[in-house]
Amino acid sequence: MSQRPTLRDVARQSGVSEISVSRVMRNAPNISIKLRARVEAAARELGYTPNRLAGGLKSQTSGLVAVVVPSMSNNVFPEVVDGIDRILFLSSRRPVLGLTHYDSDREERIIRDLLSWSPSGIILAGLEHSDGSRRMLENANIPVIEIMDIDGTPIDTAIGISQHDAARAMADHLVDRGYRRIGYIGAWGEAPSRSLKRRLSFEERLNERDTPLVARLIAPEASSISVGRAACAQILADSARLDALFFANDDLAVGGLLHCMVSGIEVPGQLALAGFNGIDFIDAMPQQLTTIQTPRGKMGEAAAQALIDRSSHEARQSIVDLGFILRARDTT
Amino acid sequence: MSQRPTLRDVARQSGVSEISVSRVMRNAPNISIKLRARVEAAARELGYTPNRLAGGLKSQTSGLVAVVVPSMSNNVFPEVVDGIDRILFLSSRRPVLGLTHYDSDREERIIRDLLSWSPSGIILAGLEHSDGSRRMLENANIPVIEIMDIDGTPIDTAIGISQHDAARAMADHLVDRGYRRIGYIGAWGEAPSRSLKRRLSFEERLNERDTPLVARLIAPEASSISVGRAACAQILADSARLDALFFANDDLAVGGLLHCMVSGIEVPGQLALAGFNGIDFIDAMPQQLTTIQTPRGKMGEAAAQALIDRSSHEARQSIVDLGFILRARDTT
DNA sequence: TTGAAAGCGCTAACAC
DNA sequence: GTGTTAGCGCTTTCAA
Repeated sequence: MSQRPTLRDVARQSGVSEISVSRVMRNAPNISIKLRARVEAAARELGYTPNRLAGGLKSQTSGLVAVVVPSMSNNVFPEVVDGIDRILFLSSRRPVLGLTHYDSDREERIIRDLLSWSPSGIILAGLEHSDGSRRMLENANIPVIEIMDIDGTPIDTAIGISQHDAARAMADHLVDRGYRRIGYIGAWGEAPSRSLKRRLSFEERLNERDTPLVARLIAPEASSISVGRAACAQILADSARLDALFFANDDLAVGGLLHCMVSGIEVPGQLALAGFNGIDFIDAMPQQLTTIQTPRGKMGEAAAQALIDRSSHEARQSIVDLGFILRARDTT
Repeated sequence: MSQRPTLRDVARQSGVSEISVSRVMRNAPNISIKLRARVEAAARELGYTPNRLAGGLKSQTSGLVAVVVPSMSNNVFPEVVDGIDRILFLSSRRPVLGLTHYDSDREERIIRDLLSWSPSGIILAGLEHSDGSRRMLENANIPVIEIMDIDGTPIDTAIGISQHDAARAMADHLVDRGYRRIGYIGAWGEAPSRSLKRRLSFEERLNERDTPLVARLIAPEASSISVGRAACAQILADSARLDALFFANDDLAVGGLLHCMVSGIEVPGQLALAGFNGIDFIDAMPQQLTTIQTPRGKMGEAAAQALIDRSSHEARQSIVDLGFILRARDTT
């Protein structure tokens, strides 16, 4: 089996210099049609594909985009990654993945690791990072796009929604609907900083509205429908007479809804339920869950696009609020 | 802001040659403890991180692992990717992602693209690829791990389950339970070749058992709970007196279950339901769905491990059957 | 156990 | 519009 052909092979084959081949392959300007045709023919004939490692080494930018998110076994980040990929695909950039599992030491190690491939930019979830991580990102001299959350100071660009505003909107919604004995259910031990932020803003707003939170249950396990179902059963057993429950996400909330269905608790008559995220499958439930719709795919797309734009222009420190929608439906 | 330090800087700082630093960084054998200590101190002081582009260019292997899957907005591939990442993390390899959206032209383009970064190996879903894709993979001279499906001829190594056996097992299960008027519901227009394979094997087995399929509905849209719910309603309206339904996946099946709950159809008394995959959230439903449990995380882990092992050893053409479990539960 | 030389495949910078 | 030169940062020989 022959070696993979190089620029040099194409140059020989087509009788031009290597740099000319390089220019054709990169669609550089000022190339005669004739030369382009000749080179392209030779490249096709040899089955040439550029070596991006070599190109990246020389040009200091690899076309790889580091993507650092907590996890894939979760309904939100896969959609974000889908969005990122959709945009990167258009410019032959590719995402390199790193999963932190909500562990900031691991995040730091992953960032260091990913930077060693000289990525053209990095997209990461959240605004909270270890000092070491921040330092690396600031010194990396590439676009740094922080996604999901915009309540804070981005290293470079933040794209997402205000978790703070979203939580307050839900608090207002529940109080406006007349609920007075409101509880909250979370999971993961609140490792995802965004869910913690949401709960605090939610409680804060409830206080402002003179309707303080009545009960709170943060499950230690990873968030899931089953966990939501069990947590809902438990919080109702512990603290009687709740009239509404806000869940850290839709998975938990669907669990709550199932608990109510099975236990004959009337929703929202006896108990109102609200989730967060607006994942697809809640639409299929017998009752339409009230939730906050977040633009996950769009966050990915916008992040990738910002990264690409940033590579040429030179803006800094921008914050892009993609907004959320409170979908008030059957369960409140 | 200073430039990123290079091997040369570390070499100067510690008063040794570049190659010695290189050896220390890579944990090469035959390094004196003293030299190692000196180099490591200098590297730490300078905040040195290797440039993997340069290393990869020279050594012809980048430490990147190409991962080519259909989609992330789906319950199965994110778990596979999670598994891959878990293993790759241990050896500082990183996955570079490409999403095909079940389009083999796009897959070919993505494979070409990813190969241009000289990945250390490639993991891709399924055994069906375009001729161009196969040729590239055969010539790439790196480990090629095909996952999910093992019914066919792998390019190099296949790791997954027999879709054929799984479908037959479900057919047997339904017939053994006494169901005689069995229907099938799919989605995506059966673009995922695996679901097509499953249906064919399912029908084949039903014929062998003298219980041919009574009705079949393949929705054109992407698979989801809502689609399953609608499809279930429709197939029951079209073809009266079905007593069991096998769905291409759990999402669809849960949709079916919801339809039955809402329409007052007794499960499994009036209609039995079975899914495929064994995704987490079916455990939270009021009735436990009968399904085929597939080892998705394990497939990812095994694929990554095989890729790493293959990089040193030299086996070829192996097939690893990870097996499935038929979980017969409440709905059949 | 350590080092010197050469070069992986490409592109930036500068000619012409 | 095209070519020459140099070198990105590392690792693979090969030698000591």
